[in-house]
Amino acid sequence: MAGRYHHGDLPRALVDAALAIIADEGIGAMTLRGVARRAGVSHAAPLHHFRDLEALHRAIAAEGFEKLAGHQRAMAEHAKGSALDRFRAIGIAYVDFAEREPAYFRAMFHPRVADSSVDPTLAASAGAVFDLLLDAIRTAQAEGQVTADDPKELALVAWSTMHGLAALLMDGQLDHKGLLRGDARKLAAKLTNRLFLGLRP
Amino acid sequence: MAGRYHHGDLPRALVDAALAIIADEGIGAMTLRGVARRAGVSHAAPLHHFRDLEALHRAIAAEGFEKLAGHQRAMAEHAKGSALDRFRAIGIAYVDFAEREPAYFRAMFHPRVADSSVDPTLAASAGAVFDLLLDAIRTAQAEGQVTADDPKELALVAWSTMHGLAALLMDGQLDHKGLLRGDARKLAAKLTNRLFLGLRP
DNA sequence: TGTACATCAGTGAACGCGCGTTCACTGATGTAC
DNA sequence: TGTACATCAGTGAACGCGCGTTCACTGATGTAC
Repeated sequence: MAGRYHHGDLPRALVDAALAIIADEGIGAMTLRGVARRAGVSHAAPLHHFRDLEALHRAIAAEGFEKLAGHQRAMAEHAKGSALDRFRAIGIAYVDFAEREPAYFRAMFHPRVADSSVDPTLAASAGAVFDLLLDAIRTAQAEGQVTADDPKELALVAWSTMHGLAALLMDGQLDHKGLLRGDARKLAAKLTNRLFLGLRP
Repeated sequence: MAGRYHHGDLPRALVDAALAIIADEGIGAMTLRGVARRAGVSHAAPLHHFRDLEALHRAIAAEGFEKLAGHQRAMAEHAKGSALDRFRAIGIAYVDFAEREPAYFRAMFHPRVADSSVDPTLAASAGAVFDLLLDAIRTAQAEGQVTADDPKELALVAWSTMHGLAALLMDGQLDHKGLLRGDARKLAAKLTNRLFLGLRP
């Protein structure tokens, strides 16, 4: 593998290099040249696979949404309880993902890729995450565990709460306020608990 | 005023120029040279007032937290109802501020200024916003309108929900999901409504 | 009130650096026959 | 199975640009006497 002229899977290596840069130096330090350097390839090589930095960034974001959905499905399956338990597991998985994969998370919600309408793959990946939440709510409603109000509105409440916690955690806003007792997952569990009290039928 | 060699209040002008750049081209486009250009001053002039871009950025963030607190106090006062009403007004004001002053909001929660411990002014401004929320919760608890659980935990739930909604709105995540019916303030009102159902005694 | 002097605030030229982009190139891979 | 050829993937030099930083400078302001 090593020493080959052709890389084998340069797109993969570029995505990984970009994630390493985001994790180490922040997303502001992500440049095409820097990514190429980290992947051990000449600076012009990435252009054969990604037209510009935004294209690479969109690919990372789409992959991030897919991984998030996978993580949520896995944790929901593992929960194995009622529809409400699975709903809750999805919320906790969201925060857990943000903490485990901060580089992906930052990439996913960066302004540069905010307009996902220009990229069908990205739009689909992001949409799938929301649909997962929506389905969980509808199932919980069908089982009478959640109020029968507009499921989209309930999804927005749940999403906002989990996204807000994840964002505050990642931006270090909770570090100096005595709020960060225990790990993020426990904190998320507390929040979903509280949240669900407001979603009772 | 115009034509003078000395500017009069260059720090003020630099902050305003930076905010204009953030609003027009995004926070990634904020550079010391660009800010100086926009303020109509030579590129080395800002160094007499801000040691580097981070110092300017921190000043903007601190000012943003102060303005947010002011907006929240004003809306809480205007609410004039029960302690719960004032609590709710504080939450709605948070989202309202993010929508009215996106440039400040982006600056306030940017990773570059995340570690507020290095800047006492910034730390105090950010802390005051959280204290405002905490006080509102304690008052509502004293009046028996909110459950007597740990007020810091309740504050975190409320903050996460409002911050999450604000962040999702600003990142354009709600634009293509049929969630953005009506304005942000109405949306925030709906969310606080739902949130408070979970905070009942 | 006036003068001398120190300090402050902004200028403009210069520097080195990393960036994106372009280009002709070359080695590796895939395909037609 | 072998050969010829087209396409693909990565190289390395070159370019212009905007950036932060440094520097000697000069005009404006404040203060001591």
